[in-house]
Amino acid sequence: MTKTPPASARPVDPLDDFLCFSLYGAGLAMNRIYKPLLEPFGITYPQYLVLVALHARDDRPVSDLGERLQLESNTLTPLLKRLEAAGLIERRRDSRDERVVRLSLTVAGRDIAGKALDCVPGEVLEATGLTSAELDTLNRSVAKLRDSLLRR
Amino acid sequence: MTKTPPASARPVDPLDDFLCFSLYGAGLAMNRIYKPLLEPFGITYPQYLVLVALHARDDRPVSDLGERLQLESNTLTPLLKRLEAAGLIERRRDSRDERVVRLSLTVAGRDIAGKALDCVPGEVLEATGLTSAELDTLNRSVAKLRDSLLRR
DNA sequence: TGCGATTTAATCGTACACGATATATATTTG
DNA sequence: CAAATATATATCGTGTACGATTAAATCGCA
Repeated sequence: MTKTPPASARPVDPLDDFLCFSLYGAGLAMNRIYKPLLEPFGITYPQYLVLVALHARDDRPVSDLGERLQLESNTLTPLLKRLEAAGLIERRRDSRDERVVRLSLTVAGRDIAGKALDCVPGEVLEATGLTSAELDTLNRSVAKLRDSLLRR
Repeated sequence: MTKTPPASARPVDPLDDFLCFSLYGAGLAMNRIYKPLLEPFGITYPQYLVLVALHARDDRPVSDLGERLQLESNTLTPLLKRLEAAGLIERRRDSRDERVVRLSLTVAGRDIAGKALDCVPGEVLEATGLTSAELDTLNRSVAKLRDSLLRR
C-alpha cells in the first residue's frame, strides 16, 4: 500500500486540455486588448469588424456582412443601428428589392475605419508577443478550425 | 495608362489577416457546436465550464473560480445564481470570512458534470476534424497567446 | 394572374461580458 | 479600540450573441 500522491488526490482539472477553453480565454483576452485601443474611436470590437468589412467593400446588404462576420440580423440589426446613430454608417433599403438593407460607410465612418486600421493592428500584434510569421501561422490554423466547425 | 485591375480595384479585406478575427469566429463556431451538445443537460457553455471547474476542485470561493475562468463577479454572480436555481451548485458564505461565497456541486450537479464530461469532449474533438495531437498543439499555441495577452 | 413558399430584416426574450459602483466584512493603523 | 483602508461579492447599465418568431417583399409555378 502506497500513500495517495497529493497531486493526484483529486481529478486533474481538464479545462487546460480543452481547446475550446483556450479559445474562449483568448477571445476574452483579445477583447480586453482591443477595448482601450478602440475606446478613443468610441466603438466596440464587433463594431470595428463591421467598419473594417465595409471599408474593404462598401454598399453591402446586411446578409452579405452577416456571412462575412458569421452573424445574423438578430445580432447585426441593433449593432448597425448603433453605428448609424453614431453617424458612422448609413442603412438604406435597396430600391430594386425592398427586403434588402444596404450598408455603406459615411465620411466619418470611413475616416474612423482608416485611422483605426492605421494604428490598432500594430498595437495588437505587439500585445500578442508573436512575430508576424508566428501570428500568420496561428491565424491559418485557427481559421481552418473555425471553418471545420462551421461546416458541421 | 493601364486599366485598373478589377481584383484589386478596392482594398483587400484585411479581416482574414487578423488573428483576432479567426479567434472570434472560432469562438462563435465553438459555441454553436456546444449548444446542441449541452442542450440535453440544460446548461450553457459558460455554465459547463463552471461545472467542470468545480468537478475538478469543489468548495471554491467565487474569486478562485473567477481566476480560473478569467471572469469577475459581475459576470459570475448571475450565472452562479442560475446554476443554483437549477439545483446544480450550492453557494454558501464562508463562516470564517463572511465576505467569501464558497461554491460546491450538488449531487445533481456532479452527475451532470460527469455525464457531460463522458460524451461532450469526444464529440467536440470529432467536430474539430483534428487529431488529438493536432488539437493539443493548437491548444498550447492558443493558450500561450491568451497568457501573453493577459500579461499586458 | 394569383397565391403559397421563400427570402430578408427586424423584434423579442434569455444569457453572457464588463465598466462603474455599491455593500458588507475584514484588516490595518494611528 | 476606532477610523481608514482593503477585499469579496453583488448590482446596474450597455452591448453583444442567438433561438424563436414576425412582417414585408419577392419568387415560383399552377
